Amino acid sequence: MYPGHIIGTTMIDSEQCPDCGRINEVLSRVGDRWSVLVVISLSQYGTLRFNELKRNLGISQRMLSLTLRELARDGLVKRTHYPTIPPKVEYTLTPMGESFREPVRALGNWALENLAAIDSAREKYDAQAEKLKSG
Amino acid sequence: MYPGHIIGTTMIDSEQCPDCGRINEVLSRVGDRWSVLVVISLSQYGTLRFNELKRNLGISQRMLSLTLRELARDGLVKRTHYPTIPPKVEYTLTPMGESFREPVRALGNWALENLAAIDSAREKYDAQAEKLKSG
DNA sequence: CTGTATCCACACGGATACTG
DNA sequence: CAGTATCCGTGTGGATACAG
Repeated sequence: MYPGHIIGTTMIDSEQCPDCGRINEVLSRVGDRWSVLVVISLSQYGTLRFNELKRNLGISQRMLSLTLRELARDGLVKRTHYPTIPPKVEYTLTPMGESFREPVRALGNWALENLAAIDSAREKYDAQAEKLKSG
Repeated sequence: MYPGHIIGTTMIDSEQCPDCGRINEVLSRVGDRWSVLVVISLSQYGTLRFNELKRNLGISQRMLSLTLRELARDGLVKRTHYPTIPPKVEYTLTPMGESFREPVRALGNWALENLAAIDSAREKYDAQAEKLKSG
Protein backbone atom coordinates (compact mmCIF):
# COMPACT_ATOMS: atom_id res chain seq x y z
CA MET A 1 0.00 0.00 0.00
CA TYR A 2 2.77 2.36 0.88
CA PRO A 3 6.19 2.40 -0.78
CA GLY A 4 7.85 2.28 2.61
CA HIS A 5 6.43 -1.13 3.20
CA ILE A 6 8.21 -2.47 0.19
CA ILE A 7 11.41 -0.49 0.31
CA GLY A 8 12.20 -1.33 3.95
CA THR A 9 15.16 -3.66 3.86
CA THR A 10 16.33 -3.88 7.46
CA MET A 11 14.86 -5.73 10.40
CA ILE A 12 11.83 -3.47 10.55
CA ASP A 13 9.33 -4.04 7.79
CA SER A 14 5.61 -4.49 7.31
CA GLU A 15 5.73 -7.84 9.04
CA GLN A 16 6.33 -6.09 12.32
CA CYS A 17 2.98 -4.29 12.21
CA PRO A 18 0.87 -6.54 9.99
CA ASP A 19 -2.45 -5.06 11.09
CA CYS A 20 -1.47 -1.43 10.64
CA GLY A 21 -2.65 -1.42 7.07
CA ARG A 22 -6.06 -2.86 7.86
CA ILE A 23 -6.55 -0.81 11.00
CA ASN A 24 -5.63 2.23 9.00
CA GLU A 25 -8.21 1.24 6.43
CA VAL A 26 -11.04 0.81 8.90
CA LEU A 27 -10.15 3.93 10.81
CA SER A 28 -10.35 5.85 7.57
CA ARG A 29 -13.86 4.51 7.14
CA VAL A 30 -15.59 4.84 10.46
CA GLY A 31 -12.94 6.62 12.47
CA ASP A 32 -13.47 10.14 11.26
CA ARG A 33 -14.83 12.53 13.78
CA TRP A 34 -18.27 13.10 12.31
CA SER A 35 -19.02 9.40 12.11
CA VAL A 36 -17.98 8.94 15.70
CA LEU A 37 -20.08 11.86 16.87
CA VAL A 38 -23.13 10.68 14.95
CA VAL A 39 -22.83 7.24 16.49
CA ILE A 40 -22.47 8.75 19.95
CA SER A 41 -25.51 10.93 19.41
CA LEU A 42 -27.66 8.12 18.10
CA SER A 43 -26.56 5.86 20.90
CA GLN A 44 -27.74 8.47 23.38
CA TYR A 45 -31.10 9.27 21.85
CA GLY A 46 -31.94 6.11 19.97
CA THR A 47 -33.63 7.82 17.04
CA LEU A 48 -32.98 11.24 15.58
CA ARG A 49 -34.10 13.16 12.55
CA PHE A 50 -31.79 14.88 10.11
CA ASN A 51 -32.09 18.38 11.51
CA GLU A 52 -31.95 17.15 15.08
CA LEU A 53 -28.59 15.61 14.38
CA LYS A 54 -27.51 18.71 12.52
CA ARG A 55 -28.28 21.07 15.37
CA ASN A 56 -27.05 18.60 17.90
CA LEU A 57 -23.60 18.24 16.41
CA GLY A 58 -23.08 21.63 14.84
CA ILE A 59 -22.28 19.91 11.56
CA SER A 60 -22.94 21.33 8.12
CA GLN A 61 -25.76 19.94 6.01
CA ARG A 62 -23.31 18.68 3.50
CA MET A 63 -21.10 16.76 5.89
CA LEU A 64 -24.04 15.28 7.78
CA SER A 65 -25.59 14.09 4.56
CA LEU A 66 -22.32 12.51 3.45
CA THR A 67 -21.60 11.01 6.85
CA LEU A 68 -25.05 9.48 7.21
CA ARG A 69 -24.90 8.03 3.73
CA GLU A 70 -21.56 6.38 4.44
CA LEU A 71 -22.74 5.07 7.81
CA ALA A 72 -25.85 3.63 6.19
CA ARG A 73 -23.75 2.11 3.44
CA ASP A 74 -21.42 0.54 5.97
CA GLY A 75 -24.39 -0.93 7.80
CA LEU A 76 -23.97 1.03 11.02
CA VAL A 77 -27.03 3.22 10.65
CA LYS A 78 -30.56 2.47 9.51
CA ARG A 79 -32.42 5.11 7.55
CA THR A 80 -36.21 5.27 7.68
CA HIS A 81 -37.92 7.56 5.25
CA TYR A 82 -41.52 8.69 5.71
CA PRO A 83 -42.88 10.04 2.41
CA THR A 84 -44.99 12.70 4.08
CA ILE A 85 -45.14 16.42 3.44
CA PRO A 86 -42.93 17.77 4.71
CA PRO A 87 -40.70 14.70 4.49
CA LYS A 88 -39.44 13.06 7.64
CA VAL A 89 -36.38 10.83 7.91
CA GLU A 90 -35.31 9.02 11.03
CA TYR A 91 -31.91 7.58 11.75
CA THR A 92 -31.11 4.86 14.23
CA LEU A 93 -28.25 2.46 14.90
CA THR A 94 -28.25 -1.06 13.48
CA PRO A 95 -27.04 -3.95 15.64
CA MET A 96 -23.56 -3.48 14.19
CA GLY A 97 -23.82 0.21 14.98
CA GLU A 98 -24.77 -0.69 18.52
CA SER A 99 -21.72 -2.91 18.80
CA PHE A 100 -19.63 0.04 17.72
CA ARG A 101 -20.84 2.03 20.71
CA GLU A 102 -18.65 0.12 23.10
CA PRO A 103 -15.21 0.92 21.60
CA VAL A 104 -16.36 4.42 20.76
CA ARG A 105 -17.49 5.03 24.29
CA ALA A 106 -14.17 3.74 25.58
CA LEU A 107 -12.40 6.22 23.36
CA GLY A 108 -14.71 9.05 24.36
CA ASN A 109 -14.27 8.29 28.02
CA TRP A 110 -10.50 8.25 27.70
CA ALA A 111 -10.69 11.54 25.86
CA LEU A 112 -12.71 13.21 28.59
CA GLU A 113 -10.63 11.74 31.39
CA ASN A 114 -7.35 12.86 29.88
CA LEU A 115 -8.32 16.20 28.43
CA ALA A 116 -6.96 18.08 31.42
CA ALA A 117 -3.75 16.07 31.50
CA ILE A 118 -3.16 16.77 27.83
CA ASP A 119 -3.74 20.47 28.31
CA SER A 120 -1.31 20.44 31.18
CA ALA A 121 1.31 18.57 29.17
CA ARG A 122 0.95 21.06 26.37
CA GLU A 123 1.47 24.01 28.64
CA LYS A 124 4.58 22.45 30.06
CA TYR A 125 5.89 21.56 26.62
CA ASP A 126 5.25 25.03 25.27
CA ALA A 127 6.81 26.69 28.27
CA GLN A 128 9.89 24.52 27.88
CA ALA A 129 10.11 25.27 24.16
CA GLU A 130 9.81 28.96 24.90
CA LYS A 131 12.60 28.76 27.44
CA LEU A 132 14.88 26.97 24.99
CA LYS A 133 14.19 29.58 22.36
CA SER A 134 14.98 32.55 24.54
CA GLY A 135 17.80 30.88 26.46
CA MET B 1 -17.12 26.39 18.72
CA TYR B 2 -19.50 25.85 15.88
CA PRO B 3 -22.20 28.33 14.91
CA GLY B 4 -24.78 25.57 14.98
CA HIS B 5 -24.27 25.16 18.68
CA ILE B 6 -25.24 28.74 19.29
CA ILE B 7 -27.87 29.22 16.64
CA GLY B 8 -29.94 26.17 17.63
CA THR B 9 -33.18 27.54 19.05
CA THR B 10 -35.54 24.59 19.24
CA MET B 11 -35.64 21.64 21.62
CA ILE B 12 -32.43 20.21 20.30
CA ASP B 13 -29.38 22.22 21.19
CA SER B 14 -25.90 21.77 22.54
CA GLU B 15 -27.28 20.71 25.88
CA GLN B 16 -28.41 17.45 24.37
CA CYS B 17 -24.86 16.43 23.52
CA PRO B 18 -22.77 18.50 25.88
CA ASP B 19 -19.66 16.37 25.42
CA CYS B 20 -19.70 16.32 21.64
CA GLY B 21 -17.65 19.46 21.43
CA ARG B 22 -14.98 18.26 23.79
CA ILE B 23 -14.89 14.76 22.38
CA ASN B 24 -14.58 16.28 18.97
CA GLU B 25 -11.70 18.33 20.23
CA VAL B 26 -9.78 15.41 21.70
CA LEU B 27 -10.43 13.21 18.71
CA SER B 28 -8.99 15.91 16.52
CA ARG B 29 -5.88 15.80 18.63
CA VAL B 30 -5.07 12.17 19.12
CA GLY B 31 -7.66 10.54 16.89
CA ASP B 32 -5.97 10.95 13.55
CA ARG B 33 -4.73 7.84 11.92
CA TRP B 34 -1.01 8.46 12.19
CA SER B 35 -1.17 9.12 15.90
CA VAL B 36 -3.14 5.96 16.45
CA LEU B 37 -0.74 3.91 14.38
CA VAL B 38 2.30 5.34 16.14
CA VAL B 39 0.79 4.50 19.51
CA ILE B 40 -0.03 0.98 18.37
CA SER B 41 3.49 0.50 17.07
CA LEU B 42 5.14 1.80 20.21
CA SER B 43 2.84 -0.28 22.38
CA GLN B 44 3.98 -3.36 20.48
CA TYR B 45 7.71 -2.72 20.50
CA GLY B 46 8.17 -0.54 23.56
CA THR B 47 10.90 1.63 22.09
CA LEU B 48 11.53 2.57 18.50
CA ARG B 49 13.81 4.96 16.66
CA PHE B 50 12.66 7.49 14.11
CA ASN B 51 13.48 5.48 11.02
CA GLU B 52 12.17 2.29 12.52
CA LEU B 53 8.79 3.91 12.96
CA LYS B 54 9.01 5.40 9.50
CA ARG B 55 9.63 2.08 7.81
CA ASN B 56 7.22 0.33 10.08
CA LEU B 57 4.26 2.52 9.26
CA GLY B 58 5.02 3.56 5.72
CA ILE B 59 4.65 7.18 6.77
CA SER B 60 6.45 10.10 5.22
CA GLN B 61 9.29 11.78 7.11
CA ARG B 62 7.32 14.95 7.34
CA MET B 63 4.16 13.44 8.82
CA LEU B 64 6.08 11.26 11.24
CA SER B 65 8.02 14.24 12.47
CA LEU B 66 4.85 16.28 12.94
CA THR B 67 2.96 13.41 14.54
CA LEU B 68 5.72 12.60 17.01
CA ARG B 69 6.08 16.22 17.97
CA GLU B 70 2.36 16.52 18.69
CA LEU B 71 2.30 13.26 20.62
CA ALA B 72 5.26 14.41 22.69
CA ARG B 73 3.59 17.75 23.26
CA ASP B 74 0.38 16.07 24.37
CA GLY B 75 2.34 13.94 26.80
CA LEU B 76 1.64 10.59 25.15
CA VAL B 77 5.15 9.93 23.89
CA LYS B 78 8.53 10.43 25.48
CA ARG B 79 11.41 11.50 23.30
CA THR B 80 14.97 10.55 24.26
CA HIS B 81 17.74 12.16 22.30
CA TYR B 82 21.31 10.77 22.31
CA PRO B 83 23.72 13.42 21.03
CA THR B 84 25.98 10.90 19.32
CA ILE B 85 27.23 10.84 15.76
CA PRO B 86 25.18 9.82 13.98
CA PRO B 87 22.38 11.02 16.23
CA LYS B 88 19.99 8.56 17.78
CA VAL B 89 16.51 9.34 19.05
CA GLU B 90 14.27 6.88 20.79
CA TYR B 91 10.54 7.12 21.25
CA THR B 92 8.49 5.37 23.89
CA LEU B 93 5.04 5.70 25.43
CA THR B 94 4.49 7.66 28.62
CA PRO B 95 2.08 6.29 31.25
CA MET B 96 -0.66 8.36 29.66
CA GLY B 97 0.30 6.94 26.29
CA GLU B 98 0.08 3.47 27.77
CA SER B 99 -3.40 4.22 29.07
CA PHE B 100 -4.38 5.21 25.55
CA ARG B 101 -3.57 1.71 24.32
CA GLU B 102 -6.68 0.23 25.86
CA PRO B 103 -9.36 2.26 24.02
CA VAL B 104 -7.29 2.17 20.86
CA ARG B 105 -7.00 -1.58 21.03
CA ALA B 106 -10.75 -1.85 21.58
CA LEU B 107 -11.33 0.22 18.47
CA GLY B 108 -8.79 -1.76 16.48
CA ASN B 109 -10.32 -5.05 17.53
CA TRP B 110 -13.79 -3.92 16.59
CA ALA B 111 -12.42 -2.74 13.27
CA LEU B 112 -10.84 -6.09 12.47
CA GLU B 113 -13.85 -8.07 13.64
CA ASN B 114 -16.30 -6.05 11.58
CA LEU B 115 -14.30 -5.43 8.45
CA ALA B 116 -15.98 -8.28 6.61
CA ALA B 117 -19.45 -7.25 7.75
CA ILE B 118 -18.86 -3.73 6.55
CA ASP B 119 -17.66 -4.94 3.18
CA SER B 120 -20.74 -7.11 2.92
CA ALA B 121 -23.05 -4.24 3.86
CA ARG B 122 -21.41 -2.06 1.25
CA GLU B 123 -21.90 -4.59 -1.48
CA LYS B 124 -25.56 -4.96 -0.59
CA TYR B 125 -26.02 -1.20 -0.44
CA ASP B 126 -24.31 -0.65 -3.77
CA ALA B 127 -26.25 -3.43 -5.43
CA GLN B 128 -29.49 -1.94 -4.16
CA ALA B 129 -28.52 1.53 -5.33
CA GLU B 130 -27.67 0.12 -8.74
CA LYS B 131 -31.03 -1.59 -8.95
CA LEU B 132 -32.87 1.60 -8.08
CA LYS B 133 -30.97 3.51 -10.70
CA SER B 134 -31.68 1.12 -13.52
CA GLY B 135 -35.24 0.30 -12.45
C1' DC C 1 -37.90 19.19 6.24
C1' DT C 2 -34.42 16.64 3.80
C1' DG C 3 -31.56 16.64 0.99
C1' DT C 4 -28.23 17.73 -3.67
C1' DA C 5 -25.02 20.79 -6.41
C1' DT C 6 -21.61 24.19 -6.76
C1' DC C 7 -17.97 27.00 -5.33
C1' DC C 8 -14.04 27.88 -2.69
C1' DA C 9 -10.68 28.15 1.24
C1' DC C 10 -7.71 25.64 3.83
C1' DA C 11 -5.39 21.77 6.05
C1' DC C 12 -3.48 17.26 5.13
C1' DG C 13 0.02 14.89 3.40
C1' DG C 14 3.53 13.12 -0.14
C1' DA C 15 8.00 14.19 -2.79
C1' DT C 16 12.09 16.32 -2.82
C1' DA C 17 16.03 18.75 -1.34
C1' DC C 18 18.77 20.35 2.25
C1' DT C 19 21.00 20.69 7.31
C1' DG C 20 23.34 19.14 11.63
C1' DC D 1 20.36 9.12 11.40
C1' DA D 2 17.08 12.60 12.44
C1' DG D 3 15.13 15.95 11.24
C1' DT D 4 13.59 20.93 8.67
C1' DA D 5 12.00 23.62 4.56
C1' DT D 6 9.59 24.03 0.36
C1' DC D 7 6.50 22.95 -3.16
C1' DC D 8 2.26 21.35 -4.61
C1' DG D 9 -1.67 18.10 -5.58
C1' DT D 10 -5.69 16.38 -3.26
C1' DG D 11 -9.34 15.87 0.01
C1' DT D 12 -12.07 17.91 3.61
C1' DG D 13 -15.51 20.70 4.83
C1' DG D 14 -18.14 25.22 5.23
C1' DA D 15 -21.39 28.58 2.72
C1' DT D 16 -24.71 29.20 -0.37
C1' DA D 17 -28.23 28.29 -3.53
C1' DC D 18 -31.45 25.25 -5.25
C1' DA D 19 -34.82 20.99 -5.52
C1' DG D 20 -38.38 17.51 -4.09
